[in-house]
Amino acid sequence: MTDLSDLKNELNPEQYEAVMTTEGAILIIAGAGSGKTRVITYRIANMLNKGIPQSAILALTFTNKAAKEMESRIKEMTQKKLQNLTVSTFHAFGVKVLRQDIDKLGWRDNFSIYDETDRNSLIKETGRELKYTDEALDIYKIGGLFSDIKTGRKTWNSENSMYKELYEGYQEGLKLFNAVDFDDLITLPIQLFREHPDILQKYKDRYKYIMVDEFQDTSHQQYEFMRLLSDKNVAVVGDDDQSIYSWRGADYLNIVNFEKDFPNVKEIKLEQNYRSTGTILEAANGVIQHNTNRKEKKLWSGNGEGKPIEVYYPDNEATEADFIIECINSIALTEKRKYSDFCVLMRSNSQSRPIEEAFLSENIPYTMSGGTSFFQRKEIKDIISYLRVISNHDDDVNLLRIINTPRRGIGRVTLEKLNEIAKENSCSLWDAMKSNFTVDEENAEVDLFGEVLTEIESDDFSDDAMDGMREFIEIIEGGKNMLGGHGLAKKVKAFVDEIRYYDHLLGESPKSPKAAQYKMMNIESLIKSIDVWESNPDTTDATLYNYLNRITLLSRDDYEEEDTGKVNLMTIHASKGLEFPVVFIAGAEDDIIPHARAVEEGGDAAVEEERRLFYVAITRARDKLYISACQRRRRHSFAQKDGDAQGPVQDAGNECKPSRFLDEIPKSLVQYHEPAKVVEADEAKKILDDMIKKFRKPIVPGFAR
DNA sequence: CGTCTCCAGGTTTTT
DNA sequence: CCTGGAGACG
Repeated sequence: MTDLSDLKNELNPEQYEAVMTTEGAILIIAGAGSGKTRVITYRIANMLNKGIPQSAILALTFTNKAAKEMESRIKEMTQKKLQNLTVSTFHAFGVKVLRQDIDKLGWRDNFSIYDETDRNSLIKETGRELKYTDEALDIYKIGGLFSDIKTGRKTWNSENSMYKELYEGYQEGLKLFNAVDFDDLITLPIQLFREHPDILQKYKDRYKYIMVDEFQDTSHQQYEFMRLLSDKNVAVVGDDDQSIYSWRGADYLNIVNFEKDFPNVKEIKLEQNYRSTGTILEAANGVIQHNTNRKEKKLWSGNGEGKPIEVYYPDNEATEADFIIECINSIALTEKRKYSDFCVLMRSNSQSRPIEEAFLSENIPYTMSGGTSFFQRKEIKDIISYLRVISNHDDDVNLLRIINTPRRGIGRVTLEKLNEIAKENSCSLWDAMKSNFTVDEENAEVDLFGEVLTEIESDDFSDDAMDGMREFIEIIEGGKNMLGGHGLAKKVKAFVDEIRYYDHLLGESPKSPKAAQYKMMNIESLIKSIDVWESNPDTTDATLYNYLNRITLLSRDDYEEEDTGKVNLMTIHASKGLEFPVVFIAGAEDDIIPHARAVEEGGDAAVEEERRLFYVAITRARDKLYISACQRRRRHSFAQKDGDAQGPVQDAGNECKPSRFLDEIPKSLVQYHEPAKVVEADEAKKILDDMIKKFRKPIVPGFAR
């Protein structure tokens, strides 16, 4: 265990105070790079050292990444097993609470958690039933509205009341299917605590010390959740300048509320930056100063001035990618840096493609964190849907996804009929389906994939449909039996074989078996992740339920093994809390950052948030920062395979302007990368290539390339 | 009644 | 490229 006796020398006075103040309410305003993680880690270590039991501590974070990071740092520092320490995201903690007591609210404990996609299909389905016309159904917008309603950000008014019925239908659907959505993971525990003070008390008795990281990103609901749980020892850590989730309900004014709700708050400001060079910090300050509504802070650095910030205006996104790679390669060589010292930041995931392609073609190892979540991939969702239906038969949304995947003769008409039955009886599709069969209970135990279902005579369904339904029921019930107990990974693998999913994939894309293989590979890595999870000694109860509960809240970062030696590629949002020696901000163009859509919808407030994003991006860098802004960019750059230009020239993309935030960086800190140079280099290369061609031709005709 | 094929659109950030 | 939807086909 690290020696804590020397804390005073290891920490600056403010940090020291934050670490030592374990009792009462404390608000730590931690500027970027001010050693926040260090303080949190030391603080918890200190608490454990003082004899506060692990089980009394609850640390809530916003992302899984942060939770994991915090836990591993504490582990490393204390060298203790942390079996009883709770470090968790708000959502994951909500799941934990619900798993215990959701029955009090009318759900069963094998509830499914619906992600956005699931939610949207439920809305769509409900809308169809309620006969909303297609034009009125902008699912994307409605999904957002429902979330706002549920979390109290919006109320019904004349403008949106037309969706009220749909909302109610949606809610009924959730309950009927024994499912909850992401928002429910916070709102339902709150409801539970309100309606059952005894349950709340149980938690209050246990968690005497609560800590919330990234406090500026908590929503009202999350704040309320925390407030209910907390007794008197509450530490919140945050930085209003890094609040970048207001679009999801985050409100840094919670900081103000906190001071109101908890008397005698001790406020500590950490303003010394240990991370970045003076240049980088000054640039960051220059940018963030333009925001009007912020707590005044004066971040300062004892580090040297460092190297200038390099700004480059490449022609297009391909040139940008080349530029990044060139820099990485040259710095890696001259400064003996590992690839993992580099990070490329983007505003949106869609920017990653050209960069990834360039990395691939140059054989530079990279990891992309975030991105379209692994669990959003179709093939993964399919398998997960099977597992979900196995664990919760009433989960209609997931059932619909797989009932005819692979094909088993259950089409639109059959489903409509089933739906009819389900509606009449207020039951799930599963029950509707089951009502066409009687089960031979005696044989059921013995022969799970055999003939245990007897059809009830029915004119409603064709023989094919009946066969399909029987097959499906048997698969699910067989799966249920098969997937109980331990050795989940192996069993899932067997199950995937059982349903012949690979054949299905091959059938889906007959022209490219490669695509099918790739998808199968993803499934293998899903299975691998199950294996990793269940063989982890920290996993106490490796059941299918627990696995499913967990994964909906994960992105793929959370199970990929630590990547060393790879360039990091991620969105700015995903980079929060991280730092890297060399950082690239790609696509620093107006309309990307600030994002056009954000500005359009949110006006000035949105610009301020985008500025904070830019600030977060800048402050990830320790030594060197590169910023690039393309002069032209293709919006959806995927087409264009064969390089030969025969198509119309408009393919060059739209013209772009450099981000307005670039102007907010003091010029004296910036060094412009000469675009001309690169053009020259290109031309030089062309000339050289021509020369080589000319030179070679006569000598070895046919071999010139 | 189910499946196959062709077509359009791609939606900012994440739990 | 990838997905989801509409409409034709058998």
